[in-house]
Order: sequence, then C-alpha cells, then structure tokens
Amino acid sequence: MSQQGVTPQSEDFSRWYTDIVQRADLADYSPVRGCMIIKPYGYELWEGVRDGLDRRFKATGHKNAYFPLFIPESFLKKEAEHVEGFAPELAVVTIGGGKVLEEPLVVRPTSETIIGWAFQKWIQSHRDLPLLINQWANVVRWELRTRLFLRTMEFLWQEGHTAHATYDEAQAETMQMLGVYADFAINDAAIPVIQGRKSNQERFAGALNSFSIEAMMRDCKALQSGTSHNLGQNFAKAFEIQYTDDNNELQHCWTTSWGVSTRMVGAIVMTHGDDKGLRLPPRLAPIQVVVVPIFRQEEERGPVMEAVERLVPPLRDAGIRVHVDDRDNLSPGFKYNDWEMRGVPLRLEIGPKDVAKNSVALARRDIPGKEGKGFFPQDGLVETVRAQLDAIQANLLAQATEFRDTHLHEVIGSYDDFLTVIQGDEWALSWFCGGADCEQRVKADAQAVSRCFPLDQPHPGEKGACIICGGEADEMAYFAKAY
RNA sequence: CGGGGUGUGGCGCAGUUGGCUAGCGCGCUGCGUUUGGGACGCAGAGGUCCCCGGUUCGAGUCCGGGCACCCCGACCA
Repeated sequence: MSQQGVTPQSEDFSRWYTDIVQRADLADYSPVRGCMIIKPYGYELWEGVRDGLDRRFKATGHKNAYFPLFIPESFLKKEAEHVEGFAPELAVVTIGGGKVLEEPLVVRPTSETIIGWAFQKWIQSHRDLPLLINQWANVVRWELRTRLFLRTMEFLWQEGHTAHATYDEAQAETMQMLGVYADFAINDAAIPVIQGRKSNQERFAGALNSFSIEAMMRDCKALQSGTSHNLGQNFAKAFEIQYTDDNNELQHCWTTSWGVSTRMVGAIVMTHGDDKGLRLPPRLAPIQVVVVPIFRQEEERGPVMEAVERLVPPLRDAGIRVHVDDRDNLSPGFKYNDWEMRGVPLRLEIGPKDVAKNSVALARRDIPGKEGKGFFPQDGLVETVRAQLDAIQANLLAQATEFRDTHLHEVIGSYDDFLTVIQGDEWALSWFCGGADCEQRVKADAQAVSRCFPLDQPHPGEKGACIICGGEADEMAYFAKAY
C-alpha cells in the first residue's frame, strides 16, 4: 500500500523515481544485489508493453521461439567485437551437478550467438529467407551500478533476430522494427521518442549500424528505450549462416537484431510521473478506471453498490479495464490518493447524490484538482469513459512532447554555447562529424554523449561544421546526459 | 570499482556522546463510530537492534572485520 508523499521531483529526481517505483507497487529490491522483484502491478504494466509489441511483431510477420538460457562460452568468442563488448559483464556457470564443466556456460547477455548457431542449421536456400524470429526472455549482464527497471543485472526483454538475403533487406528490416518501436512508444506509451542512428562509439558490439529510439525524461536526461541493429554479415560469417542463391551460389546471410526491455517501464514512469505518483497512459494502464463507491450511512450503501453493479459490467463488456475499490476500512479521500499514486488514468466516484441524480463523477489523473473532475450522466457512460480515456492518452503525449520540445535546442557554431546547453541538462542538436575524439571530448567536458543522428534531419542535404572540432559534418546529432 | 551516506517491529525514525527492563509515529489485528480529497476512539499483536568476532560483570551503544542498500563518478538495454 502506498504511504503519504514521495520526494518531489524538483528536490531529488533520483529519489523521486526510487520512491515512486516502490510506493506504486511496481517493484521491490531483491536479496540478490542488482536484481529486482517485479510486483504484480508492475508486471501487469510490463504485460501491456509486451502485448503491444508482440501484436506489432506478429503483424509484421515475425514468429516467437525460445532459445536456451545457457550459451557455450566458445560461442561468444566467435565474433571479435561482440566478445570484447560483452566480456566484462558476463555471468559464467563453471560448475553443474557438483562437477566442474568441461566448457563453461555463459548466462545469455543477448542471444545473437546461439540464435546464429540455430539459423545456420535452419537456413539452406534463399527460399528459407527471410527468417523472422523473436523471443521473449530474461538476460543477465553483470552491471556495477543498478537501478530498478533502468538497469538491473537480470532483465526481461524481447530480442528479434532475422536473416535476409541482401543488405538492403536487412537494412529495411532494421528500419521497419525501429519504426515499430517508435509507433508503440508514441501511440501506446505516449512517449514522444526520437528515432536515430547511433554514433560508431555508441553502436552495439558486433553491429554494422545501430539505431535507437531516444526519450527525454522529466529530468531532461535521455533514455535509450529501444534499439535496432543491422548486423551486416558479421554474425553470419562467425556462425556460417549461409544460403544458396538462385544462381546456385553460396552466400552469407545478412542479419538483424532488435530489442526492448523492462527499461520501457522506467521510461513510462519518468516521462509521465508527477509528485503525486505515476501517470499511466490509458492504453497500457493495468487499471484504466477505478470506481470509488461513497456512502455515509449503512442505508446508503445498498443503493450505491447497486448502481456500481449496474454500471460496471457494460464498461467491462466494452473492453475497459475497471477496478472497483470496495475496501470498507478506508475513506474515499485516502483511496483517491492511493490510486493517483498508482497512476490510474480515470477515477469514477459514485455516491448518494449521484444515485439521486443518475450521474457519476469522473476525475482525470492528468488534470489535477477540480478542473479535472466533472459530473456526467450515467446514460452513455461507456462512450463518455472511452472519450475521456482517449483524451487522457492524447494529453499525456501532448504534455510530454511539449516538455521535450522546450528542452531541445539547435546549437550551431559555438562549442561554448553547446556546452552550456548540455551542462544545463538540456539537449543540443548540432552538426557532428561522428569522430571518436570529438565524442570523448564532450564526455570529458560535459559528462554527456551523442544520443543519435536523428532520421529526421533539420537541414537535409546540407553540410555543416562539427560543433566540436569544426571539421566537415554531414549530419546533426543530439547530445545529452543519459541514463 | 573509487568517493560519500545509511543499516533498530511491515514503513519512517529516535536512542549511540554518558554500557544494564528498546521507544515514537504510521501501518497491522479486533470491536465500535465514520466515509464526496489522506477519519476517530478503545483494546491488542509484532524486534536475532545487518552479520561475524573481540573488549566487558554487562554491548543497539565501544573496537576489528565483513555484508547489503542508497547517492555521486568510471562502464552499460
């Protein structure tokens, strides 16, 4: 149960986040360092993310499968850049059944290698392509510094893995799935993400190119909320994923991988939450409408509950997720605060006056106080509630978009101006040559990194001077402090 | 893995200077009165004081060593 108050965002955003994740019953710490217990309410939210993505994966022709948790250590070593990237954060099993294993087993940090091994077996001909696979799984990375949902040693995610006949097809798949992520983030999670390409420094270990959706949190820090990689032929060559083309010649496949994790839950919390608690987008909210019955004397109870029992089933039949809070030991005021902490988009109050007037009170989570509360006739309630939920969904996206846009600044020419922006915890959009030295310098000077070269370039076709070194730059990139 | 902080009923804390029956608020259980923005009364339950070792007649308190978590950095979905 939630307690009174959380640390205000303005006072300490980090504490606000950890307070709220626990008070809203999303997750708890575990006895194992860096791991978390996802509580039922948090898991329901994750299920919403999962279902929204899974639906889209299937609509784009992907099939789910499952690959083992344990990967032979030698597999990780087959792709040079990949092993270098992941070696420091591997958990390795060396003993099984009381005996030292002949070959240690790595607990998967990601599954490119073992899926590569399987693809090699499955693919012979161009007729087997494209192969479009996704898996929902847990992975383990030995992180030094962890935070609930944002970075834990074990996390849940999906990882898509596909194989194609050509570079172009693999690139098209990479971009398609980035688009799927953006569509989910914007339309379901109400997070106005920016799609872009990662710099070489920020690229996935073993990829030709990495793309991401980047979101701005309420403290203006950037959160990479999903990634899509064109792996080129790197893994195909390491695992001999080959097919015979229509000229009967042996070719290496072109593969992709893409993932979204439980970090998305953290993104939802930090994009929409306020000092009263979570604010969940209706499309993902485990509870869309909470009903709070109100009665003073015992003789009022009957008529009120009767109205509740009459009004709720049509809402449920309409597919609206409704919860009736009939706890009789708590006052209505307490319940209001309690459900606000949990981010329920819409509260439906019904008391003796409503029974008399054939009305209900609806209070919107996204508009605080009296302005967000109104009385509506019981007739046509399903349509009223639907309209309200749609309005809340749209408003959360609008608020987040406005917030983001007021903290984004195009900076051209002056490196000092550029530093001022990112050191002031805002995002700078500037010409960037993409060089490792430049990236390193920004990191040293401002503790910030490049987030991406946005697909949507503000000055397409033009060139500019890199904000850092002054050299020629073909594209502009976002720079920001990041999680 | 560096720097800082914190570990005492479920949660938040006091008690440590000055050694001996461990306390407060919230929550929890029961009963009654309440209920349109965090209700109240009465009666209860609940604690290896993070762990191990040491000093002492006696340790929540002093000493040594661990561990965990939080915050700030270096590395990362």
